[in-house]
Amino acid sequence: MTTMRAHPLSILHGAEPCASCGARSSGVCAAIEEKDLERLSALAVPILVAAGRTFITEGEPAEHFFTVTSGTTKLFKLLPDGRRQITGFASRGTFLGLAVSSSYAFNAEAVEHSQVCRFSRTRLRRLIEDFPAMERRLLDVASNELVAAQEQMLLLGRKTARERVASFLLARESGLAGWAPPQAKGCILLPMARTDIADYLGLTVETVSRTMTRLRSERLIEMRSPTEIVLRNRDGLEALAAGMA
Amino acid sequence: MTTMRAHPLSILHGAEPCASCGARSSGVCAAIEEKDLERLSALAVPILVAAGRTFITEGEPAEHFFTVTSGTTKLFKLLPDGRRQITGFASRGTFLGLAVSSSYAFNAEAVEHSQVCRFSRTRLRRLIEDFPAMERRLLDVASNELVAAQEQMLLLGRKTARERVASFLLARESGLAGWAPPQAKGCILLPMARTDIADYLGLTVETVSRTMTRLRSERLIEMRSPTEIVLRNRDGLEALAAGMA
DNA sequence: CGTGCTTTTGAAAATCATCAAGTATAGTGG
DNA sequence: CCACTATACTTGATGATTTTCAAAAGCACG
Repeated sequence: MTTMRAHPLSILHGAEPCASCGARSSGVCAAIEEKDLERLSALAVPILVAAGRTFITEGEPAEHFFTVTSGTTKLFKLLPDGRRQITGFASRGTFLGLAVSSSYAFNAEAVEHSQVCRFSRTRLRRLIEDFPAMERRLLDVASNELVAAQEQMLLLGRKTARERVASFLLARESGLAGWAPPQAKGCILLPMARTDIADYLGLTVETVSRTMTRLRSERLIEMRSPTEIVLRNRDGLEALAAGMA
Repeated sequence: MTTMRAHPLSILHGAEPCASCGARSSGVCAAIEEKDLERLSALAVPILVAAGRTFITEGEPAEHFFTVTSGTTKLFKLLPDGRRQITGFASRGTFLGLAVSSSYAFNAEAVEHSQVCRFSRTRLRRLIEDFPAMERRLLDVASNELVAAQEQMLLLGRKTARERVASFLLARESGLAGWAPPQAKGCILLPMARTDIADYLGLTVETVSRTMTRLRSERLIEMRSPTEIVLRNRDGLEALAAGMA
């Protein structure tokens, strides 16, 4: 069980983190205008998180907000016996820590070496009061996540293993849409392990593996490597994901 | 498949809906102070929704927000072949319609005769601009729902049938906590049908029924009627729901 | 007092999980 | 640089929880 204390691997020393931030234009920070960027920068603490490191632990006092500026992280909840449900993957531009209560309701761990920006909850709240646009932005973020969560509930509650995997692959592709690395269209990278995919889809590793093998044998996908997937028959996958197969 | 058009059964004619509203103190409307209540009232359109009536349809233009002021409603998503996932039950005080996009991402239907308040999206937005407290309140609502959604993902992805039913019953009880009808502590009412419970827990009706029968035979619960349940062994249920059984 | 719906119960079937082992991949140290 | 070890992924056989199919029992309503 991964219940290690959350603590940063290292803290970057940079003068103006926000201005040059890769996530500047996406996410919540986009609500801040150029001229006010300095105030935001003053609050932001850039942190490098090594792969596998937990940086938010369920139940601990929620003292910070985070935004992911590079890499991939996973958010998850645990049952006492170790069963795990990954509730989402967060990559560049994603805002974390919207929990209302005084303690976090989930864990967050880096899938690969990632960079996150840490904000003191109390100090950011003060900043938010000065920038109503940011609060609206936060509401948008929360609303979007709510919609995604409902979609995921449909997947977990009612879709078959094949449908889940197909949905996942398609979501991965469209998720990359905006700022994807220079790759052939239809080719996606899966930074997370099969176990993570399984825990995200409510399946076992074996079922995920078998299902992907089957999708490959049906020419719906191609597997260049375990982490590099090509969507070969997008229409077929979409029909599957929508539950029409 | 319940894909009937959303339309109100009838519109109540009352002078000051908000002041006398049962949900006044809970939910989003609590953000409005006494003196500004009139402005809110002017926007609120109270609507009676008959049991089984759909009042929000997925994909339709999201022109309104709603708050449930009495009764119980269910929110759900559908797959083309009719599979259904209920993402939540909304009763007194619950705010609906947080979808960001221009169209609803879910359906809402009354479980029992219910009253809801309808607000024009655009007009309410203007009101919100004048009352920052309301926006903060909306963010709180969204955050809370997000936490609940993550908990439900854990349930749907990783819990067994018994654990799901136990979790559901406990959530029902604590949900009623504040404004429960004058009932013996530990006794809960289930206004929704077994099918609804099944579609909420990602199970079939038969499994829900069997599971409840088993919980009864194990003296964890008592069933006065299909809709009236007594939690007989709360500790046992909580251990079960937490996955420790 | 039927008629229709909801709930419950039973038996068979199926999907997915578990257990087990083999293969591939990556990282490590000699 | 290569062998070695650890980890991740894949594949196979078996099994169990849950679904599906089927029907009886309970209730509500006309």
